[in-house]
Amino acid sequence: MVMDGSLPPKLDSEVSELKPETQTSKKRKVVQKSVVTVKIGTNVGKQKNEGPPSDFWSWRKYGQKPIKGSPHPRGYYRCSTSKGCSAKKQVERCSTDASVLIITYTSSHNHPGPDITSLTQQPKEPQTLPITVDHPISPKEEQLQEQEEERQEQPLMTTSDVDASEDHFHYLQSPISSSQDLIFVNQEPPFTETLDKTSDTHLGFLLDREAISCPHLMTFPPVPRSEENDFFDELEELDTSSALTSFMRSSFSNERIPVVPL
DNA sequence: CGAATTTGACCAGCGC
DNA sequence: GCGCTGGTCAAATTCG
Repeated sequence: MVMDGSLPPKLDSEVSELKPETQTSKKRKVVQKSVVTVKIGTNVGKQKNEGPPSDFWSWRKYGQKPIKGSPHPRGYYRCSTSKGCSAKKQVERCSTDASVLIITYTSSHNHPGPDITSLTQQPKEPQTLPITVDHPISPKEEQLQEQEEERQEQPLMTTSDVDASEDHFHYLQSPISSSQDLIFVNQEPPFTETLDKTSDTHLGFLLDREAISCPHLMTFPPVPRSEENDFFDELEELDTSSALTSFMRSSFSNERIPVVPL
């Protein structure tokens, strides 16, 4: 394959850089990760749940493994949009709720996304998606968060849940089957306690996000569509102009977007 | 025919 | 030091 050439031994190279304050390890240690929980609705048939088409990037599956404690296997995807891109993502289903997809983004894209970026022209390029996380996530902390979430098994708790965290983003895996299926997305915060103080700074858009986290509002307010979702699924890659734009707006810039509070 | 997906094996970190 | 689990690679298979 070609991967060997791009990524030498492992992700050590990146890790070493991203590694904030770590100390020993190279693998399985500190890597920029962003966990996004996607609640899928009725159509939890078995098509796009595994997630490849969750965003506008092209992902190529390179592995799958059964995970302990989870009845569902975890899929490993690598960004195929660009050859040298080291962006990766893991897609797994919540052990307790099959309708909940847990997508973990690792590393960031080292290339601009598809032309859709120009469509949105967001000041803040979302090319790094959640990975934009500036603060290094402590592996332990993160793990805890992850486990906690699964334990609570209430990923649907949007407003309240959201309120509890500070750094989680909300990503609309828009094209994911049907937007109507998409209930909500939650980002794993590096810390949950410190938020009490640090969140003070983000309090601003934090509130905004609260609104965004509302499942109802998440249904792409800017674009009044219901049946559109149907074929939107098919056009997710073709006719991304309008749909994607709206999606991008609500998902990426959502941090500040005044999500029509109805 | 080419690209993408699937599946099993191998490697390395982490916990006990 | 050993065993377990997660993550990646690579060959084979399937689909477009």
